[in-house]
Amino acid sequence: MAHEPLQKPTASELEILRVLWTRGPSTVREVYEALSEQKSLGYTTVLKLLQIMTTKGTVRRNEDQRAHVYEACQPAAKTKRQLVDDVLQRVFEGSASELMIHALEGRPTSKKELEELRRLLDEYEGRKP
Amino acid sequence: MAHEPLQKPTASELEILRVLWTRGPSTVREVYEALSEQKSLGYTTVLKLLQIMTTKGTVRRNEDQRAHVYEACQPAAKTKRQLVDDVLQRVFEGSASELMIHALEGRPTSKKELEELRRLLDEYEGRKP
DNA sequence: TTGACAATACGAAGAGCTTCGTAATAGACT
DNA sequence: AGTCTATTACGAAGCTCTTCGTATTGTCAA
Repeated sequence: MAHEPLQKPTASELEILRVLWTRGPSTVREVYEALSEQKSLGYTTVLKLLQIMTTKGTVRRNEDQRAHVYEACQPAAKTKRQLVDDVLQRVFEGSASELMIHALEGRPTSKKELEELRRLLDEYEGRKP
Repeated sequence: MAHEPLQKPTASELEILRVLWTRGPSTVREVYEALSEQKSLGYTTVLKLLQIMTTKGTVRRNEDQRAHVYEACQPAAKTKRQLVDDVLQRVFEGSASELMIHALEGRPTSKKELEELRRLLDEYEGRKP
């Protein structure tokens, strides 16, 4: 048990992780209710998913209370990087600018967003001169 | 037959699409040989995949010759955008800068790449003032 | 202690993806 | 025509993911 998460989370697992990232450690019921606001699904479905994720090492749980409390094993940033890296390699051969082209294209990008992106680049440029 | 591709290509389908994008219209054998350089897989596996993709409307084929010639139905850019949009929504709630943060983080990004990114932003800024 | 309720554990069905073996078919060559 | 080879067609197995129903277990109150 408690392996490192070698593989990227599946679609449903990601939905659950996002709840855990925003809510912090949560019970099955809490995750279930958070997800219920977006889509319809059964309580035991969420339970089963969390159990599977536990064996995969994606989440860990505290069993002190009757209702176990789950939390993500990896910080959100690490998993997000893993997911974006996956697309980066599989679709864009590792080229960040190629990725960016297609991310901006076809979507209305606000001026604020563009400024934020520019600020990010400045930050990176400064970090490695 | 020949439906529009509503859903995003699977992992294997993407590998095939990438071959078709770079090679242009190709026979099963050509795709098979291109993929063989990266991984080991059977000829009929590629054939089957291409047949499935045909029914899905992901690719179309010319049957004039004995060896059918396959090509992607959608331009590469459109499919790539579809794939990056999917990640953008599922992981980053649509925020391009959030995506960018995690794309750059944890990878050595060359100065050249950063310049290219900056150029992209300039281009976009100019397009919508 | 027992009944009611809430939580967990478990099994299994159904769907989609990936892979390949086998059969059928078309074309080329003798 | 008959044989060989390359190609397509098809079915099915094995796998993962998703979903849920049912059984079991724990807790609290009356």
